[in-house]
Amino acid sequence: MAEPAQMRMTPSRRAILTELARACHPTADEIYRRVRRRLPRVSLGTVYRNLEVLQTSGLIRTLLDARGQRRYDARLDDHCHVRCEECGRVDDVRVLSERPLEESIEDDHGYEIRGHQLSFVGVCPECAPDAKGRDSSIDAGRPRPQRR
Amino acid sequence: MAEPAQMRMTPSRRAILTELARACHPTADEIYRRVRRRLPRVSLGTVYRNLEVLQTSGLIRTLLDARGQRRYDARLDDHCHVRCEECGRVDDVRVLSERPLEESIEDDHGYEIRGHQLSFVGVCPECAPDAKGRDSSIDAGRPRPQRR
DNA sequence: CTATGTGCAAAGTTTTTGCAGCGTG
DNA sequence: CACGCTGCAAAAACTTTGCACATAG
Repeated sequence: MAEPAQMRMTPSRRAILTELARACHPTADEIYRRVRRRLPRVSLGTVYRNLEVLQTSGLIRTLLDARGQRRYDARLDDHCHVRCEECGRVDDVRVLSERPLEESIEDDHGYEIRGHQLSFVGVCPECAPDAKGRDSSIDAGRPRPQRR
Repeated sequence: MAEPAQMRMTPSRRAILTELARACHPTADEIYRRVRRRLPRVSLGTVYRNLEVLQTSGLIRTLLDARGQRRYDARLDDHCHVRCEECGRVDDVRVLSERPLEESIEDDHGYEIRGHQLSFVGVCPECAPDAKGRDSSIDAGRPRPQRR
């Protein structure tokens, strides 16, 4: 169940990676539907398992849309997002600006900005002691062991 | 189903608000368990419905922990969070510092910081046209109509 | 060959809803 | 006493898993 020592490049894996690069922050289900157009026998379970492996390997990142649904991102560099509260869509945002950030986002992306959120992700003192050897990944994160 | 014209202050509502102020970013289920200690007949559905009403009324905010689970926040002013990837806990963070942010968070809160995320929340151009008359609320957000 | 990956289907977790009765203002 | 709230139970939405078979390296 832990990440495999060696990751094989299978057809479904490749297809998922491809769609991930093509679509903009797709959900697991969006990837599933797209991948199935070429490989009709792929299952949703496989998509989820692959997304987990890919994230653990540091090849992709997980993020959360405004509703809490997971979305996946092929971009690995640090960058910001705008999340639509109505449809769940997530766009990348340029943070190079001389004007107030909110204002320039409204101009550049047409979003009506209602707020923002800056979160740091890490491990709290109580969970930290046993530095479990992970290190990559950011954002939303790793699969839930069990939801508590 | 839209927000009621008038919000009544019922015992469960009051209890939820109390626990919300007492606990630190509780999940719906945590609130539920706490409220039940005093009002054993309260149902989870009621908790969710109340949290929604309270958020819509601008009395509380919704946020997402590192796993995507919703948590609720009684603080209404803008502030930052640290989210533990292991246990899901969310703490408030002070952003007044002369040192690099990450570093000062590690010192002040004992977290091992693995990354951060800055997201803007709003309404995308495609959903915007019909400004649906909402305006309060920020962060994670409003109830999902249907998840798509 | 063998460890890793897969389809399928069932189960899990969190959140939403319908309904009939209850209670606040 | 009307409209909002509630408990209860069923359903929905998303994600995880067990298992037997398939396959990359």
